[in-house]
Amino acid sequence: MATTPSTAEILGDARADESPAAVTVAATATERSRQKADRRQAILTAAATLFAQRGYAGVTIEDLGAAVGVSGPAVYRHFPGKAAVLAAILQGASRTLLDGAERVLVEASDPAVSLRELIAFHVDFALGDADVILVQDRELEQLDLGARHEVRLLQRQYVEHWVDTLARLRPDRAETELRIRAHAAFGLLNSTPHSARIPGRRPADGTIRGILEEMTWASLMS
Amino acid sequence: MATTPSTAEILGDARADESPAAVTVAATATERSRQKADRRQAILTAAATLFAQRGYAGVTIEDLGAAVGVSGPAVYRHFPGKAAVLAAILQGASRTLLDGAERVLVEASDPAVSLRELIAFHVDFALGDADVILVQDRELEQLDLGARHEVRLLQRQYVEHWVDTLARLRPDRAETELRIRAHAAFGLLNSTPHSARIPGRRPADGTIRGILEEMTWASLMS
DNA sequence: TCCCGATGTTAGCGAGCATTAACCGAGATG
DNA sequence: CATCTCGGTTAATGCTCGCTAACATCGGGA
Repeated sequence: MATTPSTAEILGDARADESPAAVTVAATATERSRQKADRRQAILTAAATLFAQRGYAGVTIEDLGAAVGVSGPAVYRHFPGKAAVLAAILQGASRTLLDGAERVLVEASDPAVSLRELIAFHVDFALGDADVILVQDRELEQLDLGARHEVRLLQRQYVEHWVDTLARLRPDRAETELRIRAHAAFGLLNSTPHSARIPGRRPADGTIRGILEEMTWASLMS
Repeated sequence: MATTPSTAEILGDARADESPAAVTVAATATERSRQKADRRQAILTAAATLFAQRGYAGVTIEDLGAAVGVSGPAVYRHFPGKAAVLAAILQGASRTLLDGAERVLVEASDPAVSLRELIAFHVDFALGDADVILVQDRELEQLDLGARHEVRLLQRQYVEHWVDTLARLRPDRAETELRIRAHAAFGLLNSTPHSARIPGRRPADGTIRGILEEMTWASLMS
């Protein structure tokens, strides 16, 4: 489904090695825990899709279980409650975004290159994990205060990286304006989940990617 | 609250004249019906705010009534049910947008002017009726099939006006690309409700308006 | 002034849903 | 092999909420 490393793979405990009999493990490596991690991850992925389609309140715990082949209260073996599932999704998304931005900024030195790669990274994420993006800016307020603050903190840091990069490119502009511009750019980039839902068949990801990158760059630097 | 003619005023039966004793009316003009229209409108406005804050499913009929000073089931005197309130909001919003676009296109002849005014109009709406915009692209799927199709139809026509205008400006581009660009532009423009929520105090509407118009133009024409 | 319909109010009713309880089989562990 | 822990199951439980019923009030046309 996704062309980029999906949030799921980045988030979960799942290790990269897939060798079935290799028991040369270091950390928690029992067969049971492996399956448990898989199921947990499956729930998160399915939940993101369902939440994106019907909204957090429109999905029951029963739905969550059914989507991964177990039924109802089994979900409580993996999450303390429905809210915790949403929290895990949102925290994972903002973590992934923040980590990605920081990786980009460590490697690139030229601010123009940084911005271009920030954009490319965000496009990748939006295209690959459309469900997560959609849930991310729809259901934040459903979180309890603690989780909400944590997600907001991560998001704020992410925005700050964009604003800093923009500030190096356009030192003439007020930080307030740059912040507005960054938010507007996110709106543009995150529009994919919405628009992808409307038409019947959409063009290749590659096409969309190019257009979105071009538009975002132009809007930020105009 | 809103600086532009709010959806509320455009939508409802409320006439523009506010003269208290002017009984020079034509249509249904009894005092009762006036008050009823006011209350209906108050419910719609309050509902938009509440839906924007907590999501459709997170708002009870009781909340809706309380927000306008009546309690609970009184809402049923104005709407057949909770879903009808949402439907009225969404249909009103898409009608307002479509009507606005058509008014712009009738008056302006030069496509560049048209686009500039389409953008300005949309910015006005997004800034003035942020709640409605937010509900609009969040809660569409909560509607029953009939209402959803109607809203989608209106939205599609609105998009079509943008695409047509863009096509006249950039006949070299495929319609598919123009459609993607239009949707991305809406994402950018509709980002205001999201970003306006995050910081403590935001700059004047005028400032934001200019930035958004500039960014949108640049992104579409890049 | 009298009566009717419109607009509210306060009690339910019934469904849906998150969560908990009680129980079960099967891998890991000794 | 006995046991214990886990991940699962199905059956409550209790609350929330949309919606309906039955009753009050009042504005306005005859």
